Amino acid sequence: MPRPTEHEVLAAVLQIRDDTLQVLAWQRAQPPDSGRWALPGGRLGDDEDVERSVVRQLAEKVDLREVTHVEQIAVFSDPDRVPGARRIATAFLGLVPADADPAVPADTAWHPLTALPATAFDHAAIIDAARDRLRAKLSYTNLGFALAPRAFTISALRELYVAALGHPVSATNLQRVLTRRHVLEPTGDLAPPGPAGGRPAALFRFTERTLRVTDASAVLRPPGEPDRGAVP
Amino acid sequence: MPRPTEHEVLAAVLQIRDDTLQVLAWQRAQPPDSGRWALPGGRLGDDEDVERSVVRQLAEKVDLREVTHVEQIAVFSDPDRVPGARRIATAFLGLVPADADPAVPADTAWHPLTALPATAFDHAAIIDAARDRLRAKLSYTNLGFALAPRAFTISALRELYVAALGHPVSATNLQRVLTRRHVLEPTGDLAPPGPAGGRPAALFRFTERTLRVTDASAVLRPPGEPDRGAVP
DNA sequence: ACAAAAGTGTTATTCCTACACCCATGC
DNA sequence: GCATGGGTGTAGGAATAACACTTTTGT
Repeated sequence: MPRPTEHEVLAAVLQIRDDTLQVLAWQRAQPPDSGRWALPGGRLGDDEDVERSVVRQLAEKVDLREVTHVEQIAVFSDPDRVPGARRIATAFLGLVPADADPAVPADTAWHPLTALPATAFDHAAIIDAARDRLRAKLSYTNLGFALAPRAFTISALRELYVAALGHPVSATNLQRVLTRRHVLEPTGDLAPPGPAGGRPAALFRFTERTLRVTDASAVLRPPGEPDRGAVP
Repeated sequence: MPRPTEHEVLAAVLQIRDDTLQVLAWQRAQPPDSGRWALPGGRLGDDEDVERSVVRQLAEKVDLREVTHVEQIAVFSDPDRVPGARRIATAFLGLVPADADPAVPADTAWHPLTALPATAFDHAAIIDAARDRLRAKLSYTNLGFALAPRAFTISALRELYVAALGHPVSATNLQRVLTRRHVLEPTGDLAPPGPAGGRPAALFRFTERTLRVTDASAVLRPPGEPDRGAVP
């Protein structure tokens, strides 16, 4: 007779706010882990799969139109990961563009990943896994579209990459690499200069807003094909 | 009152046999999907997480010492993915070296991915996802260690890569790329030539037998650092 | 000697980093 | 004019694909 088991979904929703990678969490008011911060999510419904479920549950915390990308990270299934009845979690990474400022419930707030408050259960491990996934995919896919506004200057994009990756990025090379791979294209418009002057910056956009692998790792690709990521 | 739900684990165990990528499956004797081929796996036990569970269940089908790598692929959770009580599956990729020939139960057999018989439930999608994961990781990690014998010639390794990737691979460049990245090293021994003669081939081994990223995608790495995959 | 298989040398290309230099605006 | 920020040109270097050539064996 198996122990009763629930299935939940949890989302580490990441956004770059104030040049820092932050995660959305809500503060638990009830035990267990009262006062600690938890990821949004909840029980899987009877008539939905985990992808639909996480989208539905996020709708209660943030405006859905602002979540530009959602993907499965992993299953967290330690029998003792939460006290009481067994609960298995499918963890997701969610991304929100830097220019969005979704209204969130009163018990909910953004926290920099570098200064996380006490987290509930195993949610810190989920956040780490989500951050690692984001960093990896920023480098070999066009996933930046999910962090950036619809239009942006190269230096704004550079700051997003620096915040997400945690290491310096050259604006010069960022622009050239991403345009060569047809990930970025100029909109034709210019951004006004700041108060101190300076040349007005050109605005760019991502050519696609769905995930695509752009750097199909050089080593073992079929012979005779260039490296560009499948240009249609 | 939520619908009762079980959690199962399923493994797409892949091996290269006869220069072809094959998957281990067993033929169902009972409905539903009687006669169709299913992936090994089963219900998650009360005192184990999904990783331990898949290892335990594989022990019933193949000798565990032969499974050199296991990793989570994704959760499959469509409410109607199997008839009857709801069942959520965590899918895994498992790999067995080409020189192993594990004893398997009578209802169990290997099948080339290119000529799969009728599969049960959504298992074909799981097999596809596992194959895609294998192909991707072969290119940017040292995952080849899990497909290859402990020692091998470069041309044997080349055939493994061809079978797994499905496109031609140059033995010359394969050797140079993998040794430059310190993924491969010579054992110092030689393999005897075949019946038709020919120069005896040097034997190589993988320097590590745990997963490591060897090509940390060039674009956005920190400045001033070479591309080698974190050589210890 | 000749065929077969393995391995090395070499060249051309592609892609990237780094850095110097030029451009456009506010004050 | 000059400070400030944006963008381009270009040289050097690293990694790889392609292919010719050499080495070592069996018959």
